[in-house]
Amino acid sequence: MNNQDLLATLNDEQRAAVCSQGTHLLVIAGPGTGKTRVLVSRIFHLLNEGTRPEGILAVTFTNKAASEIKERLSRLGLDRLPFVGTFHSWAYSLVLNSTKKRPYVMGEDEQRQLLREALEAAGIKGRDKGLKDRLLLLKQQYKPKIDEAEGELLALWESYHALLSEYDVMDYDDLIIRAVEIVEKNGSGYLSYVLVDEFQDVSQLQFHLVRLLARSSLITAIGDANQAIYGFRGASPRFMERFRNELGPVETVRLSKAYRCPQRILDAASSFIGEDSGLVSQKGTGEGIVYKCFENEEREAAWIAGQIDRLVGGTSFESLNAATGAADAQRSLSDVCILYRARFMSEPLVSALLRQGIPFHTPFRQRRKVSRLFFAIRHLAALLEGRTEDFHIKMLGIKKKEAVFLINQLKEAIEQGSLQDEFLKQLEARLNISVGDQEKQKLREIIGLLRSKAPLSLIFKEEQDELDFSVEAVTLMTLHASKGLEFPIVFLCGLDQDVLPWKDSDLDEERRLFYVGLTRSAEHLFLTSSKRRKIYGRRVETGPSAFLTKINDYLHKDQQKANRKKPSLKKKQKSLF
DNA sequence: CACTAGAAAATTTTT
DNA sequence: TTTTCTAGTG
Repeated sequence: MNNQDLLATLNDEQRAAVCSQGTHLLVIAGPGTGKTRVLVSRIFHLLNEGTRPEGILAVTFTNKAASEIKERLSRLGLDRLPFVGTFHSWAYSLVLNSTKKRPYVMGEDEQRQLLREALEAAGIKGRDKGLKDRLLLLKQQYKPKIDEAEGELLALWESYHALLSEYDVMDYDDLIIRAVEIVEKNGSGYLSYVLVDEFQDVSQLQFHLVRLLARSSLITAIGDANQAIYGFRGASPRFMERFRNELGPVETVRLSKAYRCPQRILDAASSFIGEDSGLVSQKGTGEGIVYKCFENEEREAAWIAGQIDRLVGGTSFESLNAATGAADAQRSLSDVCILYRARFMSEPLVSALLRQGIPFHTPFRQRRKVSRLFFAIRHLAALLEGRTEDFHIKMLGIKKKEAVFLINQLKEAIEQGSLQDEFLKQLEARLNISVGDQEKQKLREIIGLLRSKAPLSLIFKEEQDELDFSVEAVTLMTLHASKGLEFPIVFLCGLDQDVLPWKDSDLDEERRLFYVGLTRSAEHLFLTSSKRRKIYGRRVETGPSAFLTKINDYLHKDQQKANRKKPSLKKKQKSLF
């Protein structure tokens, strides 16, 4: 594809964003306005206008987003791509270039373990009352004012960092901190353009890094402050404003044509957020938003399952007959998504779907079941690389003597390029695990890779638990996980008091979370709540969320209740709002 | 050191 | 309700 053809496929605003030059650029991209499209097209355009790939950096927050961009770029027929990756992977490559020794970046569980140790070293006993979380949040600051932190947090900070340097390991945030240092020292003159996706998700530390890069590169920030839902990990919608105010001249382009949601949903969503988003749907008015409240979460789930069954034309024998009256076009199960605030809420849904015989899948954050075997091999390999011993032996949870023994066996296996039964036996015995056939096969591959001296980070790259949307199944996920996705049919359930604005959470962020949920729907949107709900084994009187009142005008209440004409019930319902 | 009973807490998530 | 952590035994 050539550049002119590509530009011709964009709308005016998108084209303005893609072609912007001479200043920093802020693209405000509401739901379904073609954010990724603009990002990809702009990179393509810049390359076509003569910028070399090395002069462009595109950063995202997830590897998934990065691969999507890369894929779309290659589909446009580019042979040399610029660096497209996460903040962290870019930072890692910077660090790698500036040191002799390969840094060891801890995984989540390793960091947890180290924090535990740090707590102990700091003499903090008993429950940690969220100290760890506060430390992690503090670390999202550029040069955090730790002296002002109260005693325990300060003590934990110091003992944690003492351990990091003692063990010669880094955490993910250290990568960004090191990147800041490197850019401060060497500048980034080689970069002409830096594009940042999902800018509303940057932490203060990342914002600072971008600000540094802005000294010698033109920055393109794309995002939507209304979809900032990661405050608990240091992000803030404020950084969108600050980008505009603090980086010198910034051109702002607001994308207003929305290709996903029908107008009614956009109106409900923007009126809820209390902002005239100016989003214009390209899909017409759309159907009404259906809302229904239930007695308890089980009835709620059963109703949802029933609706899905009806919409997809019936999957069970019973509904096959009943389905003749279905008004809607036949739907596929993969068109349907059920969203909820917290994972525990999927339980009644799962039961109801099973009962109804409706297949479903969840992007279940695989409880980090990194098998103990590969975890161990990774640490043994690190030791074999000659890294500081203490950390890795500690992580292995075995005696040094045993570790040395296993290292030698691993060394031998690598040299011979084969997996000896004896080594397996020893691994099983000393690590107290059993190794299945599949793991054995994978272990052989790993040994082969280790032999080839490929970088450790590549060998032990954790597999992502991607959701396969081609599967004929309903998708169940949290509101957070749904950001960036869209489905023709969306059920947003559990809109209860203290559940959707989650109790004691930042109200504004909860609002944005609701906004995200509403705007996932490309056609039909169903909202449900419950009067009672089981939360952690406790029956709680919840009732409809106050959020629902704010979009009351846009709701199409389920007619069953209206037909029965029970004024008392109606009144009661109303008074709840 | 490994095990267990009992208490306390429990969103949301990426690298 | 279920998980997770601590303090206390054997």
